[in-house]
Amino acid sequence: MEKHQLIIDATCDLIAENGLQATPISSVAKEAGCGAGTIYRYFETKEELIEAVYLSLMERFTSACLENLDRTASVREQLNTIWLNLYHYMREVPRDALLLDQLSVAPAISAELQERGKRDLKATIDPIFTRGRQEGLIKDIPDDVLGVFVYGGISTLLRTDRNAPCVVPTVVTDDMLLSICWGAIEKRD
Amino acid sequence: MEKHQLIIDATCDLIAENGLQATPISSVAKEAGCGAGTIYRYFETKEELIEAVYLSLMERFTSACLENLDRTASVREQLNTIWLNLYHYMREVPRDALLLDQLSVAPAISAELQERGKRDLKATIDPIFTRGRQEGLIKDIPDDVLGVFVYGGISTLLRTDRNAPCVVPTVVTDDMLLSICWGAIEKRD
DNA sequence: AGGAACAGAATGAACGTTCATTCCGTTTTA
DNA sequence: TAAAACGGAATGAACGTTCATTCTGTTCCT
Repeated sequence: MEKHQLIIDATCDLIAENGLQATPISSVAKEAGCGAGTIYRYFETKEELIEAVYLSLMERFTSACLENLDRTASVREQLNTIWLNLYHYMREVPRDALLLDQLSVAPAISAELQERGKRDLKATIDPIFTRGRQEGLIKDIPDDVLGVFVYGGISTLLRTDRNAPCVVPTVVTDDMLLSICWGAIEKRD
Repeated sequence: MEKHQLIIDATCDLIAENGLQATPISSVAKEAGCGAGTIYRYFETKEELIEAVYLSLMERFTSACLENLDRTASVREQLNTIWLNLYHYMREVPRDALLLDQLSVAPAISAELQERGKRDLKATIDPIFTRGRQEGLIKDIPDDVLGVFVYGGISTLLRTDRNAPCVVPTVVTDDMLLSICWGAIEKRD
């Protein structure tokens, strides 16, 4: 594998396991099986490495959420697919969920970078919301608000469960989750 | 004011503004108007200071959420009060919202400390949920799941808005917020 | 005077980064 | 073809900086 990617992967693993502050370059080098200096052949600074890690994370995240998305299906089916993809991905790949928690408060991740990381996902989801609004399915509240609320609910749910494992993994079925998510955004008649 | 509290306050301000990693003891000392050594008269280590900061934050947070709570009112009214208190507090005191973001991924904050920080709030909210469930108002999904989902939605909404101010402050009315929150947990007939 | 509280300089460990050197595959030369 | 020369990737010890913590002399209070 490319050394460039090898270094990114090692950094992902270490940050997810130990946190950003407990991940010095020296340990990344050891995990990646190279010398510390080598890392600086691929990334000018540690900050730049962290940025690359973030973008690689958001790529995986985005493609996981959009997996098997049928863009000709109904709004309801499309959102179901995306939300369940999100839920399953964060449950099955806790490494990436932990990584996201760490990086979203890292000073190396600027607002612009965050925007770049989310762009592709937003570009797909926004039109679905817009259509749902037109079809009278969704509350008269901005898409961003509803989308972010649901995302925040799901991710916080899983984060809480990681910190104090108890309820979620066995108890919350896919149907329950969707009922919560839809309840939040659905227009009541 | 007590020097002890002065140091905690200074630390709150600096972590909220600059992040935990960019808040050395030396800057806390300067902000608190004392020498670095003095801080160690009150806190054995920096970690212990961070823990004290976290507990003071959760105290403010808890009492803000429970402000004006009428424990004889209906389930709906009580949850409305709590959720709006939460929403308004995080909007009006972004310092504490930022602080919470920083500390919730800090290695100094153990799972046990987190539990302690949330205990009082949970002790009040759980019975309300239980009653709501008995009254058939709330979905047959564990209280924790619903409560955390709503909390995560609100806090993520406001975090997103802080990063890229756009929609929330002017557009999301109290009524809208409650409609989203209740939709998420409410049992449909 | 005596002891507690305080300030800030001193200390040593840990970190990001640099750089002189080594290593290794390719090209050139004879 | 064999050996010499080359180039750049890789290395890890060393450097300078930053930080948490400790130490030491001073101030304040009683």
